[in-house]
Amino acid sequence: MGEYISVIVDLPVKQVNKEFTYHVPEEWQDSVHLGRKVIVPFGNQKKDGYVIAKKDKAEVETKDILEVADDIVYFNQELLQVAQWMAEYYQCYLITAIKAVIPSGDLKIKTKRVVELAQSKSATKQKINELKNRAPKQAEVLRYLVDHKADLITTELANKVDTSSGTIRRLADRGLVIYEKKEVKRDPYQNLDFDESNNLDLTSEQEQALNSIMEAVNNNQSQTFLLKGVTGSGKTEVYLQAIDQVLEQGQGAIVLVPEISLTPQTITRFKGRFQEQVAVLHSQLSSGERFDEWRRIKNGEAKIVIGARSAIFAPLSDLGLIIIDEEHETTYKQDDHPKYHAREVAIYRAGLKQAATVLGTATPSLEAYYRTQNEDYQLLELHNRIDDRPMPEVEVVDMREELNRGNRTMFSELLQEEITTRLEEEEQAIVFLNRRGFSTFVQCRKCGYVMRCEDCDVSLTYHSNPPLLHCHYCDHKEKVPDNCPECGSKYIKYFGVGTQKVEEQLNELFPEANIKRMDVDTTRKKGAYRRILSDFKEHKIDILVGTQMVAKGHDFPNVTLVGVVTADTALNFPDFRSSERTFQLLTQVAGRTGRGDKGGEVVVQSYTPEHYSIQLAKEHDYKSFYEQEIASREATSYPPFSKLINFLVSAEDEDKVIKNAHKLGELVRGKIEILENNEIQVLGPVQAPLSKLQGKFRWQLIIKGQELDLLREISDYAVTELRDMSISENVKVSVDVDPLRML
DNA sequence: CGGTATTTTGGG
DNA sequence: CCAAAATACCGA
Repeated sequence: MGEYISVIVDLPVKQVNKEFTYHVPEEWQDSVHLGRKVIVPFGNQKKDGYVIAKKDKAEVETKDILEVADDIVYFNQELLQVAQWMAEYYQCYLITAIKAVIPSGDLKIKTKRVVELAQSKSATKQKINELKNRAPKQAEVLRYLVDHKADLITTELANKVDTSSGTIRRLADRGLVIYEKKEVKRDPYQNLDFDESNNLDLTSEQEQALNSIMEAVNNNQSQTFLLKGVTGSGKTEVYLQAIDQVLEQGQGAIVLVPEISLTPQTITRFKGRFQEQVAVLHSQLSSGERFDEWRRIKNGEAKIVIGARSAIFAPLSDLGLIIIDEEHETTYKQDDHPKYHAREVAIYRAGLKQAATVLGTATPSLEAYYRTQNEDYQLLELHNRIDDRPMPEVEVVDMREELNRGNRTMFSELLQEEITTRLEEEEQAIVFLNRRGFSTFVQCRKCGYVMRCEDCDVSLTYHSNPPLLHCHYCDHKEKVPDNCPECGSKYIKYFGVGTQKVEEQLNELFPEANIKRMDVDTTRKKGAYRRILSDFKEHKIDILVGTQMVAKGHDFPNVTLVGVVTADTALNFPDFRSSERTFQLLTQVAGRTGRGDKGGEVVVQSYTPEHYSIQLAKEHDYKSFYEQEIASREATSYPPFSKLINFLVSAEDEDKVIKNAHKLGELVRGKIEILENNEIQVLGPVQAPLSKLQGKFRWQLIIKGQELDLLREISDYAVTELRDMSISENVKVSVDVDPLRML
C-alpha cells in the first residue's frame, strides 16, 4: 500500500484547487504519509505540497516527488477534515484552509549543546584521580559532572567551576566527555510562578451546569451548550472543573478566549489548576514559541489548550471538550481567508470527535440563543453572581437634557457627582469611551471641510501627544494644517470626543485624582497593558479611562463606578447588528463594577436613552432584549432567519471597482433567474461603508437567502465568471460567508 | 504563480 | 506580412 500519494499543491489558484497524484520513490514510502509536506515538480517549477492521502495506483501518469520537506507531520485525518469543511463552507481553496490549520512561521526545533560524561561514573572517578595534579581544572569539571545531573551548555558549565570552555574542549579531546545536542522547548511562561489552586465549592446552579456538561462528555455526545451566566457568576470555575473531569477520562480540552482576555490573569487561573498540562497559543508568541507549544500538544504533553481563535486547530489527539468563552465576541471571526468563525469550526470539530462544546457568555449572540430555542443547543443558566452580589444599579442620563440645562461638558452632573463620591470614599472608577484619540474629526469652521485620510476616506482623528492627525484604519499620520486646505481660512476646529480628551477633562475636573488611560495608544509597548492593570488593581490609579480594553473580563473588586461617556457610538453603525453590539457592550462594561462587597453603580450617558438596547441593558434584561431583537430580525429576515454572503470588490481604480461591482450584480441576478428562485434577495451593489481603505476603493454586494448551498452556488458561479472577464484584472473580489461586520 | 503556446494588433 | 504584445492555458 502506498506507492502513490494525493497532494494539495501550495498554490492558491482555482485550477490548482484539486488533488494531484505523485509517485513516491521506494526510500521514502514509509515516511511520506498523510500530513507530510513534500516538494514536487509542478509544471516546470518546484512547489510545496501537503499529502492528503496514500494510494496504490494512479489514474494518471505521474512524476516522482522531489523531496520530503521536513520531518513534521502537519495534520492528521481529523484536522484535514476540518480544513476540507472550511474550504467548502467558507468558499476558499483547500490549500488556504490547510494553511490556516497548520503552524506557520519559522518551524525550527531549538537545541542546545550539553556536556555529558562519556564514561561511567566509576571510570570517570578513576580519571579524576589521574588528572588531579596534572590538570586540576579538568578534574574539577569531571567532579562536577559526577556530582550533578547537569544539563548545562558549555559556557554555563565553565562558569560553574570557574574555568573556560577550553578546559571542556580538552576533556572532549581526551574522550572523557561528549557534546550532545539536546532539544529544548521555548516556554513563554517559564518565568511566571503559578500558585496551585484547587476546585472551589460550586453553587447549585454551577453544579447543575457541570453535571449536564459531564453527562454529554461521558456519553460521548457532541452536544453544544450555551452557558449563559451574568458577569461574575463563576463560569470559569465550571470550565475548570469540567476540564478536570475530562482529563481524568484521559481526554483533552480546548479553551478559546478572545485575544484581549488572554491576559496573565486568565492564564494564571488555568496554569494554577493544571500546571504544565496547559499549552497557550496566541498571536503575541514568537513563531518558535508557538511551534513548541504546538509540539507539546501534539505529543500529548499538554492536554489543555488555551488560546485565541486559531487555537481551535490545536492538534490534540483525544478531544473531549471545547469551551468558547465570551462566545458573542466578534474576534472569533477571521478577517482574511478562510473567513471562518471559530464557534462554527468548533462545533464541526466537536461533531467529528463526539466531543461536547460549551459556549459561555453573559450576552449570547442572537444566533446562539436562537439555537437554544429550537433546541439545537442546550441552555444552561447561571442567574446569580457569586456570593449573591446584586447586579449593579444602572442610571441612564439623557444628554440632550443636560445640554438644555446648560451643561456643555461631556460629563453629566450625575457622573461628576458620582466620581466625586468615589474619590472621597477611596473607591475606584472606570470611564469608558469607544473612541481613542483626542477629537474624532477636524473641520474648517468657514467652509466645512473635514480632514480625511487620502488612502481611506475616513475622517482623521486628532491626537494631542504628539499633536498629529491619525488615520485609525491605515495608521497614516500627518501634521495639523494651520490653514484649511480647501478655503485657506485659519478657523480649524476639533470636534468629537476621544479617550485623550476625556482623560484631559477629568484631570481638569479632578486634579487631585490619579487618572490613567488605557487604549491601543498607551498599551503599544510590551508589558504596558499588564502594568496598567496591576497598577489599577493595587489602587495606584483612581480613575481608569479606556476603550473596549477596559470592558473585557477583568476583575477589580474596588471598582464601584463605571461611566459610559456615550452609549450611542456603536448604535449608529450601519449594520443590522448595531443594537446587539450596543446591548452587549453596555452589559460587559457594567459588569466591571460591583465585583466586591461594596456594590456598584453604572452611569450611562446617551443621546437616545429610550432605545431598547440601552433601556434593557439598564434592566439587565437579556431575555426581553432577545425577544425584541429577534422579532426585528424575523421581520427583516436577517440572520438567524437567513444566511448572508458578502462580496467585497476592491481596487485602486474607482471606475473599475464600480464596473466590476455592477457586473457582479448582473451575474448574481442572472444566476438567480436561471435558478428560478424568488426567495433570494440581492442587496446592492453599493459603496461599502468604508468606501476607501488603504488606497483601495470598495464596493459591496450582499446576497441573502434561506439555503446557504444555493447562495454558495450563486457566489461560485458569479465570482468565477467575473474572474474570467478582462474587466476584472487588478480587481479583488473577496467572498465572506456569514459576515459579521459589514464594513 | 510562472512558463509556454496561441491569438491579436498595428506599423510599414 | 511579421513580430511584438496581449491573452489563454496548464500543471500529476
